[in-house]
Amino acid sequence: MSLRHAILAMLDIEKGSGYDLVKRFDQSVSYFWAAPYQQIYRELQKLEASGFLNSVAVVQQGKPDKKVYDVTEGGVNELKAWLEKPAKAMKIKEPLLIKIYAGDLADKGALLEEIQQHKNDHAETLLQYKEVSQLLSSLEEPLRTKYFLPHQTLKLGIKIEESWLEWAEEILETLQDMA
Amino acid sequence: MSLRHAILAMLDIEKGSGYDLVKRFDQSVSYFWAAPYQQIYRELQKLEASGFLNSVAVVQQGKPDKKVYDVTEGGVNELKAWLEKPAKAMKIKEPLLIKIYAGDLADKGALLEEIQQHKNDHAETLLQYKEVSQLLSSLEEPLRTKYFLPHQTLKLGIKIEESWLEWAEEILETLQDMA
DNA sequence: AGTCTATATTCACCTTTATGAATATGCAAC
DNA sequence: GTTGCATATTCATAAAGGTGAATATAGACT
Repeated sequence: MSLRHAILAMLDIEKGSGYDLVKRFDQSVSYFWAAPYQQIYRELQKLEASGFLNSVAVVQQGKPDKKVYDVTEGGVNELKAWLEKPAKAMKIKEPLLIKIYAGDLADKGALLEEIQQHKNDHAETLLQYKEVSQLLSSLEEPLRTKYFLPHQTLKLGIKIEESWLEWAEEILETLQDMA
Repeated sequence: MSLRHAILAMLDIEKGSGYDLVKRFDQSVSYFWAAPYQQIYRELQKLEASGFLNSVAVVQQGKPDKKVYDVTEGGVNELKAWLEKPAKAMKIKEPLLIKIYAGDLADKGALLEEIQQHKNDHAETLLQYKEVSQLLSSLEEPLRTKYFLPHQTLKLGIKIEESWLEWAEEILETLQDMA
């Protein structure tokens, strides 16, 4: 289970509410560890129950109340212990590739359209990552140092999205030539 | 659930036993849909129970008996129906990036070593994919056409592994410069 | 007043995945 | 002869993930 450790790492860098975390996930972590908001809230509850997080209810003006979570000493230890264990290899789940794999049974036009649609989505994601990356590059100290390592992770996301787009262009061309 | 459809697609291209499928997964599909062998055997049982696969017991000499699975007409229809539904977006789970994200709490030397270890693993995977890719390129007709689309999927795997290696080299250099 | 959007969180159910353990055949090596 | 490896398959259980539904505050727009 690594979601809990991703959450601990994020809150260790900067505390926040579940809602904050969901937004932060979207901006970078979701690339290497996507999680629906329900799962994030669920893990926050579990982490608090385990004593790895504390929460403080914060009353806001113009907005509903929120619960701000912060990592406890136990939480930091848990994270450190996890960091010492070897990480498992990357896992990718890409249903579109199953479709292409089985493409002989599919409608070619529909397949091309869907690849194009996915390509557009990836292009948008890439743009978003690049914006965040630029923002992180332009930070002043000490924030720049604080976000240095998260920034490095984002760079892999950018490279992979670029690969995806490159590949999509090639396969679209190849498939169009065949038709 | 896409594993069942990956299996249907693979068996539609060429029938085989669970053991055969496990090996074929390793060679290409595992890149975009990894599954432990137990899960593949379990899905085969479920697919047969649903009438999407037939199995024939084959007695072998010098080896244990095996069950060879083949896709039924119902299985082909199931796969075709799935192909018409829009595919979900790619999901990546990369625990190593969580470690890098949280790297301020980690031992720098151990982190560098672990990145290096992962890099070696990815390099090996890349080599394996390239070998399979070359094999697919060198096929004669009609096999070449039969495996054309699976070959396209492998190409994304190769690109992503290359991106990963490129990124690993950059981050290793950056982190070593800092130390 | 009614609808829409953003903020903010929770619960319940079901599916999928992860992992360890177990069993069996037959060849080769020591 | 038993240790190890490749082949071949099954089962059980626990953890993690996916998805729909629900609830609430409050500003903005019609």
